[in-house]
Amino acid sequence: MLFWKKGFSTTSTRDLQTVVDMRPGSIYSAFGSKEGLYSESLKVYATQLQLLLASHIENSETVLDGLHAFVVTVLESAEDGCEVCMLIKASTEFDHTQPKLKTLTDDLLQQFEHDLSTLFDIAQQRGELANTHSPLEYARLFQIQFTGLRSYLHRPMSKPMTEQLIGMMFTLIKNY
Amino acid sequence: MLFWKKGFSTTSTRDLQTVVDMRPGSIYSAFGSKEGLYSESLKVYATQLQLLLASHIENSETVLDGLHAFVVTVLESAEDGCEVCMLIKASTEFDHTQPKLKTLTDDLLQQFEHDLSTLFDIAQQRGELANTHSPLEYARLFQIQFTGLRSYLHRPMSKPMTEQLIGMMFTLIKNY
DNA sequence: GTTGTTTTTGAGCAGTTGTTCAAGTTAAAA
DNA sequence: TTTTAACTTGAACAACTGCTCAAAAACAAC
Repeated sequence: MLFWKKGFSTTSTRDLQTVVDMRPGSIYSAFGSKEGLYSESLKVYATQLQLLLASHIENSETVLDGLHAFVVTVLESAEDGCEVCMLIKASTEFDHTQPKLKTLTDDLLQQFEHDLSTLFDIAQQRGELANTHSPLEYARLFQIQFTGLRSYLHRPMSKPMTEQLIGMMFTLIKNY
Repeated sequence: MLFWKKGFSTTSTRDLQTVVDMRPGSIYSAFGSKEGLYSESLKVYATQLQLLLASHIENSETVLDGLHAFVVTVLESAEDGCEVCMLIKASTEFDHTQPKLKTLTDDLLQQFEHDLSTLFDIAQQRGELANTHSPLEYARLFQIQFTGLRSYLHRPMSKPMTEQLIGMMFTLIKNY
């Protein structure tokens, strides 16, 4: 999606018109505003991320394997301009001057953190992970690693390091 | 700086005029273009970050203490909208369609990574850190933690966790 | 086939964008 | 004081922004 690549305010309605193949009137009767269209995109993005994670968890023996596979998939399928999570991009773009979009972004991020927390809770119950820290703390650790990693892989010539850095990420989590 | 808060393309030249108190003609004769003014800002930012790091290293017993103090200072002095590093923001904003700014950003990030690498080399020589990984790998680890952490602290209600998360970051580095 | 309803179209508006440039101001040299 | 060079000003431009709305097209019910 174009909003993912370029963000909200640097994407023009003209660009959107061509990419969704609709004329202004249709867009505005369907979404109300550029903001409405963006909101919908962001929600769809968050849902798909959630589903992708869930499917990887289901198809894996352990929770940690599922998370690992999820991270690999996300990083490998990163198209140009979409290396960074759309939610993270959104959270750096919006402040109190755009309260609707800021609140929505914060809510979706919170939701994702909650999902992660649930997963780490299960992982602990299954004995995959130590009980030294709470599931929420593991969720925070995961997000910080994931965000930092994706940002780092945005640099030129960094692609070949992907595998090694993912390995590092999960070593850190397991030893935490 | 305004460019730090809002980024390059969402900052208008009118806003810049008021903030630097110059009229268009003066700005364009001094910097050539909006791009030129941004380039200069980014270079100044990178230099100041470099100096801040160097001063914290000098005033600390160990390299790791210096890095710790540096991180604390940066995170505590983060004004509204400036929670994320300007270099990181820049690296997510520019792509091959803005080659000048992209190249500049990549170069400055590379420079910072090199400085970090040098510091971790010294830390290893002093026996502060294990030799299990190369200085460059430690530098990468540091950047990923730092970037992820700053992004996470952008969320609402996260400020009280700052200290704990910095602690986590340096525990991870020391155990790596 | 005719009527009524919904959807789509694209020209156009009012405001903003980055940038230019002739005219005006200031400062230095002679 | 006069001449020359350098800098500053702000009006103006062309392109672009998010968005509206009357007219046209498509669809539905009878």
